[in-house]
Amino acid sequence: MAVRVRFAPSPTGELHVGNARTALFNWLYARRNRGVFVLRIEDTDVERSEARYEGQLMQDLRWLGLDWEEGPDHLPDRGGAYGPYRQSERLALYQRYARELIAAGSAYYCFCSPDELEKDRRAAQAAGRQQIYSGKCRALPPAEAISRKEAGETASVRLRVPDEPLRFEDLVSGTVEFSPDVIGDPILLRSNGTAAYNYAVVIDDGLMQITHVIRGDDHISNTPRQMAVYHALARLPSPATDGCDWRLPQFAHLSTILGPDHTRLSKRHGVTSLAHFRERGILPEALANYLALLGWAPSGGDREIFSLPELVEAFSLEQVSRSPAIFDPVKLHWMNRHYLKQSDPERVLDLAIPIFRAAGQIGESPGEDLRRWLRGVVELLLPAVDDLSQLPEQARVIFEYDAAASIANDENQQVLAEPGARQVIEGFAEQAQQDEELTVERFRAALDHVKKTTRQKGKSLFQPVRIALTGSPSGRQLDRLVPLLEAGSRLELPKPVKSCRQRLMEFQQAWQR
RNA sequence: GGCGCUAUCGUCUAGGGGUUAGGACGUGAGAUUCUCAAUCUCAAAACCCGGGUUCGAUUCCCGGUAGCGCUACCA
Repeated sequence: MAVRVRFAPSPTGELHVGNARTALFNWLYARRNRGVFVLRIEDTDVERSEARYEGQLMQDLRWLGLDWEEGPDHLPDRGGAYGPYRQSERLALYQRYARELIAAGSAYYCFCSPDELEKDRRAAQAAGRQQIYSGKCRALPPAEAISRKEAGETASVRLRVPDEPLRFEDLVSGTVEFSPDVIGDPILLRSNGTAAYNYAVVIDDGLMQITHVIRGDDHISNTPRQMAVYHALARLPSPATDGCDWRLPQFAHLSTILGPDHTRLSKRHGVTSLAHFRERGILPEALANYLALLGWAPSGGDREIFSLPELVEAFSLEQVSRSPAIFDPVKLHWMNRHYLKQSDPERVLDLAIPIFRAAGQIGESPGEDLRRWLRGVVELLLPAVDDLSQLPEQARVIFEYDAAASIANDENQQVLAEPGARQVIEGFAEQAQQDEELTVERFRAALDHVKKTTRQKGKSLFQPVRIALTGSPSGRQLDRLVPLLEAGSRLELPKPVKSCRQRLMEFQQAWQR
């Protein structure tokens, strides 16, 4: 049977790395086995679901590099025979099967009020008993239940769970067994007629012919409830089943991703939504690669860099680890630096431009000249950043120059107080300012000259020059930075880039005082 | 409280009845005749605890502990 897997997020917020990893593993499994990847939207929690998140969800998944054969954005004629793919549009289905289940005696109306149940729960807790539904309405004669219901009494529908252990083979965790008396009779339909999660998933997964349920291990304890639903459905007389046999899918429960403090990863841990990573200039291939290695490793385990196709090739559920993993932004950054270096410079530039713009360093639509220059800037600065959002900070040596401030800086003062510093700067300025533009040749010649006349070299030669030119004793290669400074000074920018000549002038003036 | 899942360097992990317990990130040191970064080289760094099984357990079993999850008319 062809593999069919699904990713079923709730549109209650931005897509989170934890969920993204679940989606990725499902996708990898589908692609590896030439199966079908289904996207289903679990929006039954009307209070928290928002339509706008659905579009963002799909955008985020695509950004990561994932695609799907069936989903809410697919027209009925383009595959998607198992739709609709929004739970909110499947209500009739849930209700129909609930009726069948009641007719078959596998489910029953429950007239207990939430308050009542809450009281029972508290009593059970106080007595140290299992906090599950007491089964109060279980024994109600069906005829009585129906007439009460028809008389307008509100009722939920509960599953009658048989008294037998529920066992399954988890593809990741191995054999898992639950006793029926820890689950009680779960709610199928709420009293407002909507489906509860543990019921809706089963109807959906069953009807959609899902063969492998790959999801977070927070669902492990829900699995027996869902199994009981499958079993009840499978016992339904065949005309009622839409040709679905309600066979149990295979389950694979993925370990949780934790934050550095060992608690479940959440917004408290800072940047965790895909949208946020995208804005920060994390490359999607870096994130996908990193996420794949969180909880999965190839056999052998000594390879780190995988493209999406390579992951598909290497992926298997057997190699998925059972223990929870801590999300490590430092390693993500290492991976991102790797991919940043590998990437086509034009692509990196395209991603960097909006970031420079947001920082106010460039204007609205950069022309060809500016683009070319910016490309040089990015190339020079790239090895120094973890992600693209750090570019503007690094680029301050180009876009900003404040002689007085750099002279006042403590670190700089130490360098400037060195015996040869003044001589170096004066000598360099004199040489460098001979021409209007400081070319690389001129720059090198000037340095050479100063080196000879002052007998300073290494740090004591370069650091004062750096401070005069950029305001900082350290930074990128000077002979690459200088031409960029000069070229930048000839471009239209929101705040003009100062030329080397101007910088030296301002510096010397400020230093006199 | 009950039930479940998990446990190898700080972190992600490989491995598996006998190994110098491997790799990667990070950290430290060194190299690279401009610093910083990058890069390269080297180094330090781990089998949660207690029982059992066994000639031999980090590996298998049991218990403990810890972390996490579920215990909803949330998903």
